[in-house]
Amino acid sequence: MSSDNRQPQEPAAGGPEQLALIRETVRQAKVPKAKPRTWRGAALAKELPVARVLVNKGALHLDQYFDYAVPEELDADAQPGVRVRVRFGAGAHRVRDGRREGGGLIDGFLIERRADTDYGGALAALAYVVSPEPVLGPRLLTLARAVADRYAGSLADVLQLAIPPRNGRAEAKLSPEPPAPPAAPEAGSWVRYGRGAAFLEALAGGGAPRAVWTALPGPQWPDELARAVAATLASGRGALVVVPDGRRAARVDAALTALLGKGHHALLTAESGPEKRYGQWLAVRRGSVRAVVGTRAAMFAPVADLGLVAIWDDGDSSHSDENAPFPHVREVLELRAAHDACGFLLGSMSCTVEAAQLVASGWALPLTADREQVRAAAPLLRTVGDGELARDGAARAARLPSLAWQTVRDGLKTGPVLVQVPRRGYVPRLACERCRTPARCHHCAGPLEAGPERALACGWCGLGAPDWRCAGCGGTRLRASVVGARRTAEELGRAFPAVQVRTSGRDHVLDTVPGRPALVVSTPGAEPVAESGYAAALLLDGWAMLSRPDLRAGEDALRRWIDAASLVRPQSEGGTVVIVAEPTLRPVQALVRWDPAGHARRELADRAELSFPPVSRMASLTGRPEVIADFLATATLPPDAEVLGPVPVRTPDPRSPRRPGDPPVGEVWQRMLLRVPPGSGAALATALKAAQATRMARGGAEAVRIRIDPLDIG
DNA sequence: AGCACGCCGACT
DNA sequence: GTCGGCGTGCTC
Repeated sequence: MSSDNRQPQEPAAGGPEQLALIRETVRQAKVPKAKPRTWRGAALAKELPVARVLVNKGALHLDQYFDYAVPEELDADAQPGVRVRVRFGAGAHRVRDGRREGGGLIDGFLIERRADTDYGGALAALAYVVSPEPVLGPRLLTLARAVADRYAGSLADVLQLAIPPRNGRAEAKLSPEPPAPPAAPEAGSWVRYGRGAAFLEALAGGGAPRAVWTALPGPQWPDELARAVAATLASGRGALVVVPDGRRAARVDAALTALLGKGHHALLTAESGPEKRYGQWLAVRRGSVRAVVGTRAAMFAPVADLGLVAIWDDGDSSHSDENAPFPHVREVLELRAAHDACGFLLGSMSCTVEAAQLVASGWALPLTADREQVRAAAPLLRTVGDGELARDGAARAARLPSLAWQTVRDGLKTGPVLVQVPRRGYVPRLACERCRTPARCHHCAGPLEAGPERALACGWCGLGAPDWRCAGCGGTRLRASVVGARRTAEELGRAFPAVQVRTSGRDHVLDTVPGRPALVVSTPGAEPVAESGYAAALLLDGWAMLSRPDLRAGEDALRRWIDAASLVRPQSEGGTVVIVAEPTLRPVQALVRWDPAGHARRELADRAELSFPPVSRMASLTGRPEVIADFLATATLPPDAEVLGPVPVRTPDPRSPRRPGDPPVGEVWQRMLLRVPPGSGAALATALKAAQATRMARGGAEAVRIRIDPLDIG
């Protein structure tokens, strides 16, 4: 007897109620014990005749499994982890000519085989097993579920990111036997870091050390990463390295090949085609390749017996996936390190606030070099402030200070000179005209923006700020304009007519430049590596870099400066970097002292004080105003959740490429931020997921775009 | 999302 | 009586 009577108890007086009662009785009569029955009683597998299936269907179901019967002929192939196709949909029950009709065939993953079902109806049978390859192993399933929970997304969405599309030809190829583990490598240039050699030894000895590694400037980092991988392989375990882009993946790939030869590792990047990519992925899953180097999709790579997960340059925005539920490589690798009890290495020339937090909480140890090593590896750094520029009459006319001219002229005598100019579209946000402190809301500390009719308002909570006064110096005037840096660079080229000028940017990225004198003008992140290093670098328009509409503006600017300056020869070889920015600003000082970790520590302290991420956790909800309102009405948020906004979403620039999640052109959407204190992040994600599930189950409802840890929070 | 079911009004 | 509109809810 089922007690699953969800009808409210009403007197069965009229016709409709009577009918309902009859229906209810009929339903109860054909409801069931937990023995699987199928239509037409086809022959079923003798053992474990039920298959629990994750059906690949949109956000409709959030992590709900469906039970199917396993026909006898599929018994052998229908193993946990395989891809299956099943009939799903209202029509699946209709029987015509003795065959089930309707309900389209859709993809799914077989999660587990069971003896019985808790579904109170007759089971449909699996339509067929797509291939016997068990692509979804138990570890990957656990990881995907943890990521879905952490990001308030569906398991199906995560699996879409984690498992590449099938390719029959790649699957048919046999994967080779794995090579024997290599010998533990020498420490190499790891000896420059206090605990570097010990870290490698721990990996080689089967340990699981966790470290935040602040790399010294120079070209050694790919080799150092390769040695960490080799040490892990030597312990008989596998290793995974995730880098932001194909260029850097190629560098680590080359370093690994130089150290171990081919055969120990696979390169997993979007650049290789689908067949090759799936082939590589399969070789990893089948255990014939024990080490993986790749870009962000590789964060889920099913490396067998993981001993180390590593991420390079975690501040690069490529590490944040652009598809729902928007997982970040650093967070996913943290989850893997915790689940698999393996080593963790976060390396960067710079240091994010999140990395500093891993150290501050004691979860990871810092892996840093002492000041002497830093001085030996870093170039000479000099600053030119805006004020100085203003006093320097000749410089003002040319929009470049004389120190910069001098540095370029000297550098060109011995090698190439790098000129870093901000990318177009760096819209600076409002800041104090006098001291450049970003203008923030007094209520929630969100960034102030000039709204319609130039009225000052908060970009997070929408509160007006007519009486704004700088928190730093008491100033009342705001500034939001920059000098045209690109034009300045062009002028530089004209000033040195004998020298070749090369550019590297978004659409045309140079990988390397030769060691002879040349001016190399590049946007941040696109700087080519110079053979034997740049003689000098000019970092222009620091003000624009620091005024980006982003909480991470300071950290980001410092990262891009450090990345560029890392390509310059050490001071002992004459390497010089000139940055045009106010020398009193914190990121500028951190650059001059070459202390990215210290900068991140101070930022972390500030964020804690202001309840900013990552010390608090935030989520952003985006959607049509009605949808947002409905979502809020449905959700039961944790009691300590703070609701900021909603505010209208800025209509995306029609010239900029459309991204998934952008509102349709011409529609006004809203964005709302939710903030919870540390420790309530999981509760917030759970609440958001539950609310979304409830709304979707109600039917017809439109999904709200949920983004945990949004990157662009002003 | 499909797709069927059910309830209600307009027709032969 | 019976056809067909679309509002609601389920899909193993």
